[in-house]
Amino acid sequence: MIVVMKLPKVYEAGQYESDIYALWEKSGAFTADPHSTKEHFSISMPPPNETGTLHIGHALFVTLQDILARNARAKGKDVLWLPGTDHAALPVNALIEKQLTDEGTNKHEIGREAFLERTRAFVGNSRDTINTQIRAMGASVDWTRSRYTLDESLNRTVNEVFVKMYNDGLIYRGNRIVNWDPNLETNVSDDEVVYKEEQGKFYTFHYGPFQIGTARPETKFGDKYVVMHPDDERYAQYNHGDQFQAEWINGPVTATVIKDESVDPAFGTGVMTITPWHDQTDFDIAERHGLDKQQIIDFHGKLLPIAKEFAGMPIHEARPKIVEKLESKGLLVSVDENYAHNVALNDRGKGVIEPQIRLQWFIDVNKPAVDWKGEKLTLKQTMQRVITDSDIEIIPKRFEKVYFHWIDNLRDWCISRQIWWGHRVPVWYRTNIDGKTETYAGLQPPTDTSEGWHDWEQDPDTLDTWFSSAMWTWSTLIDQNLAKDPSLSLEDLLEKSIDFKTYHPTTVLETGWDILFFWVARMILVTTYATGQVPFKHVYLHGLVRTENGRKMSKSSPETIIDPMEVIPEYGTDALRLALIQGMSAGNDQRVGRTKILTNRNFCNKLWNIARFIEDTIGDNPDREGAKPISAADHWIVGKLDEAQTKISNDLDKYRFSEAYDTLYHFIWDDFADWYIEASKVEPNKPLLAYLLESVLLLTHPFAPFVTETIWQTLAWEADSILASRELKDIIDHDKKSAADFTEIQAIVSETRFILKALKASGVTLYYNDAPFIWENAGTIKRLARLQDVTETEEGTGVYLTSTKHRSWLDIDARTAQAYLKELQIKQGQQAAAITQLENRLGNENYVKNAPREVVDETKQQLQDAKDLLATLEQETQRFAIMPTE
RNA sequence: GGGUGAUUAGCUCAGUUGGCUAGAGCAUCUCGUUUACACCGAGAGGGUCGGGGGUUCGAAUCCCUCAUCACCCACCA
Repeated sequence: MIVVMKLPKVYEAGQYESDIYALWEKSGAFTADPHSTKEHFSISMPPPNETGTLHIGHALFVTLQDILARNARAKGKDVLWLPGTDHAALPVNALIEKQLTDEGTNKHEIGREAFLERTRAFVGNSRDTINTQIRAMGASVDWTRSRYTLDESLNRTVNEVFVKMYNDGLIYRGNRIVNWDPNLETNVSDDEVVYKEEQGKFYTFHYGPFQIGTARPETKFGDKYVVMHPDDERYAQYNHGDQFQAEWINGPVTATVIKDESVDPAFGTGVMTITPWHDQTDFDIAERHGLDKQQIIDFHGKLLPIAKEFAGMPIHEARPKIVEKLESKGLLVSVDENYAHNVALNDRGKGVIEPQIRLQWFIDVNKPAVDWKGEKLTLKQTMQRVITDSDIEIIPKRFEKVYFHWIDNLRDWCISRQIWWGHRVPVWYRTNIDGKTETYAGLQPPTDTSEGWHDWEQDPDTLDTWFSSAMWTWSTLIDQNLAKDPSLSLEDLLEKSIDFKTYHPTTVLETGWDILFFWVARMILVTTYATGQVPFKHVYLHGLVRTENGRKMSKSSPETIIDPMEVIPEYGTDALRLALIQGMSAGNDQRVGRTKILTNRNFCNKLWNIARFIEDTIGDNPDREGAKPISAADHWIVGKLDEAQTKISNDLDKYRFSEAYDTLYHFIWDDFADWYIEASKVEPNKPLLAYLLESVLLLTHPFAPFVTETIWQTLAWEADSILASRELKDIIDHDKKSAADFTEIQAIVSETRFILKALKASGVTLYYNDAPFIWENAGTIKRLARLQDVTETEEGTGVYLTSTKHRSWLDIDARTAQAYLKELQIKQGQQAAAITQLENRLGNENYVKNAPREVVDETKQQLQDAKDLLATLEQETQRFAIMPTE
């Protein structure tokens, strides 16, 4: 193992990290124990794409979750942090299809089985990469429970839930408008559509007696309805259902007038024609009035025979030609060249979305079918109730509003996809010779073979990845062996799986706000329905990591990307982790650059050198028994440790990562290193130093696991001891009054340093008279203030300290000291101003009457202190005035 | 069109239910190699908390309003 006899001067993270991780993994420190009597704590790691590589966003979530997990262990809990990977249906499918295209073939030619075979081989090769990289981040996950979204047990779960929903009438098959991507030849959910603003042309055409506007003339072949608002005065003469003849692209058509309130009279001419097959709004209008729907564009994005001479053309090619034809027929009224409109794109692959009507599987979000707290609720209502009832708390709270808004706009969820990579829809069909069709939903096809019926065939579609991801918190906890037993129901599986019983609901879900809808909301939807439990009690949403200039890191400009795998060897994982949480707050984006990582690398090095110093001071095999504070500094630092440990614990309980780290940082650097270690050089309290180092390592471990564990292993104070599986140490007894003495020493030291600095004096002696406190602490004061000496004497001249009541002065000659008069006067002015302010406050009788007593008492004390200080300052100034200037 | 967030030191940001003379890191300036660390130490300067109004004994914090920036949702033929 890591045996470094003497700690080198600089901490070189790269030398230790992989060994340290191997040590942890081998020790079983991260393996959860459902039989433990300890309190259980569980997190599901959002599964990264199996073909992905670690980026800064992964680094952030690993860091946050790892801090929570390690902190929970340090506080004596049994922790399950479950890792896994996602099959990432759409991107992987698209990638394989692209490979096939490049090879001059396609998925239909090679067939479904060969396609899946090939895909499995491909993902099998790349899955290890991401897991290795997650290890590099120090993730204390339970690898023995690692899951993959296409695991057999997870597939079983997905199918069970589908069938349950089908039987409850929550899943139905219907012809609806979907977001069709002609490139990938699949539909995608509403949330996967992104809009890009483009400058286009807006055409106005004559259409019978009307003028109609459109940005998409190529969809207009089948238009035979004109729609207007019922209250539009301009068209009052036309009645709903009136018919008229109009000359159109390919000759005359008979059109019908439809009155519908969805039309905005202020837009264009207030009249439009509709294309129900290729537009959601038009589809809705057609549904309301029972109108015909006709497909104009095929599923490859080309025009159908209805377009006559334009048939077979891709839309971008057909559009100008159609306009030309209409113009030649005298039907073109005008063209607006500067029409800004939004183009719908598939978020994955950026293919242009063409709305199409297709027969798809949907989840009905408005049907009361969920048993929740004794009520029958719809999926939508359940999703709302778990938040309003505080079964789930979203951090930061403002996202609850965003969440509710999303639910208000939520339509039925289309869960079928026309790709092959994924969980296949567990539905079978068969037809008979009369063309009748039967449908069956189940894990296996029915075995009966009736006369006159063809064999059962499975639906070719697969399920939306998010449908399976939605079960992630609990499908991963189902016993994999039990899941092989077909005689068990879903309820049985849950009831008999000890991990599910122990670790669900999970304690917290930590993820980015950008997948609140995709994932978080859908986990709530599916999990409450299927298990009767919420998936997690808390949701912590982090922000995006941006570049130092505040821009989004993007693949198109690689120079803006901070690649964790590049940073780690250079600065260490801990430095990256600390940089990611410093100044980060929930739900807000943050900027991270090299300087921030560098700063935190320095912090790790600081910790390293603290350990070096302590090891040098107390020796290789130190006496660690009976550590107790003796000096004022000892009491003070134990008190500070106590404060820091308590505050960090409270902050982490509330997911205030940044504040917890800030407290830790300043405790270690300012209090422990700059004050305590310096003070301890006078007379080291060896057992206490050992205790403090151990406590500090344990306290820091969740934030910076590698450097702390490396130090601990190098110290080798205990055989086979691993920091990662140890609990925080109890704070030993300490005395507040002694601790206060040290703050008095700090005041004396600080003032002395300030004076010496201001006067550029060195080699100065501090004299005191009738001041036993200074006598007792002379050594410490001398060392910390870098004085020549601290000596008792008769009254003398020099610069008197004003920050302490213990009578003492610096032996500085009058002429040099004269320069300090200015500083004294400034201080005097400040105190006078403070006194005025405090007196005004206390003079306000409403303040004294209304403010809490402790606040008022505090103010009184402040006033008294300020007055005392001012008196001292005045006395000093006075003395300076009469001091001979030589 | 609807909504959310941000605006605090030169830069990047904290600031929990209103309550110390508003904080940190980086940067700047001065001094310093003192046997843990120059990936260091000591000290300093720097903010009317975006503008305006209100509530309150008291506001960076709560309310109203305006401005600028960012983002989310919906999507218009």
